[in-house]
Amino acid sequence: MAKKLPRAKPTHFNMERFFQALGDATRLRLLNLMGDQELCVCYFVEILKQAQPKISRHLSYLRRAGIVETRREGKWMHYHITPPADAGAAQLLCQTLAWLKQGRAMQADRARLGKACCAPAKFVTLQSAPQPTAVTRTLKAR
Amino acid sequence: MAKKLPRAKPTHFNMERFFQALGDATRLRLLNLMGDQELCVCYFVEILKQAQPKISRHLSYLRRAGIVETRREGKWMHYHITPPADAGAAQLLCQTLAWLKQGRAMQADRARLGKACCAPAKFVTLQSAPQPTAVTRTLKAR
DNA sequence: CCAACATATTCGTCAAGGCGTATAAGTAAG
DNA sequence: CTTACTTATACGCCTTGACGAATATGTTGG
Repeated sequence: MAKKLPRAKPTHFNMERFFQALGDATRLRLLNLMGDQELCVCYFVEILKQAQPKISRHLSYLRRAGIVETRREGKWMHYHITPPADAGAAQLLCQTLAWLKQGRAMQADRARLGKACCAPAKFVTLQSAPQPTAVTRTLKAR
Repeated sequence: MAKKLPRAKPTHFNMERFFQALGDATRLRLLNLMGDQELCVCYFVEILKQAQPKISRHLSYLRRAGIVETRREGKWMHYHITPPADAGAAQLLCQTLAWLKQGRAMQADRARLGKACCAPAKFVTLQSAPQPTAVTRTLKAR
């Protein structure tokens, strides 16, 4: 009576895939924005000022690599970082996120996200978007 | 009267390039074999059982990414890991190497390298190859 | 069901990379 | 200089992935 598996998981973690997922500036910006909270796609589109299909594709890539997970809430899809199956990768990801925080461009992204969260009504694309919420099970908690 | 620069270095570290360099199984195996010692190309060829041009190309890629450096000794070219210009990247690389050590396949590679070093004469391709030597300035030393 | 909205996927195009093969470049020895 | 040896690069072929544009999917409300 096995429950329906939520997602087909590979038998063992794929290092190549993991690093390849981190080898793109847009994806690193997405991860930096997520940090320890949950964001819906429209926020990424607004903050990064990039086309929605492009954002969705990169998020999809991150999900295939086992770095992020999704939660649906009505029309909105929330993305949050999840610890990879492999412990070493999880630690590496955690450290990478800390590294990203130090970057100027990354800090600017986060600052703009802060603004958007405080006054989403000011952004046309965020009129009715749900506010980001902290993720209960953060990366560091593991 | 500037001295001839040994290598054109980018003004600031390239994160994308760094992760992309780690996003390939062959390159991870090469890094794992290097560890804290210096190896010449013929060892990589012998241990990984792969074509020499392929090995050289991957080593070249790692060098472009600022992860390894070379030292020439007569006909032989020695490769060793070098701490990336960016401190965060250096730390990440160090942790990645530690992670690699845990892998079964990686341990097997290192075991074969150990054998080859003890009796290089037994390997046709290593007849006169110089023995690997420990790198004075290791990654962890920084 | 239909319309509006948020997100995902598809398609065509293009550049980057990986590989095998062949060949070039650098070095030591005769 | 010529040869042998070690390593690097060039070439052609193929796959992957990034992009913009268009379109499909999924959800809510009327």
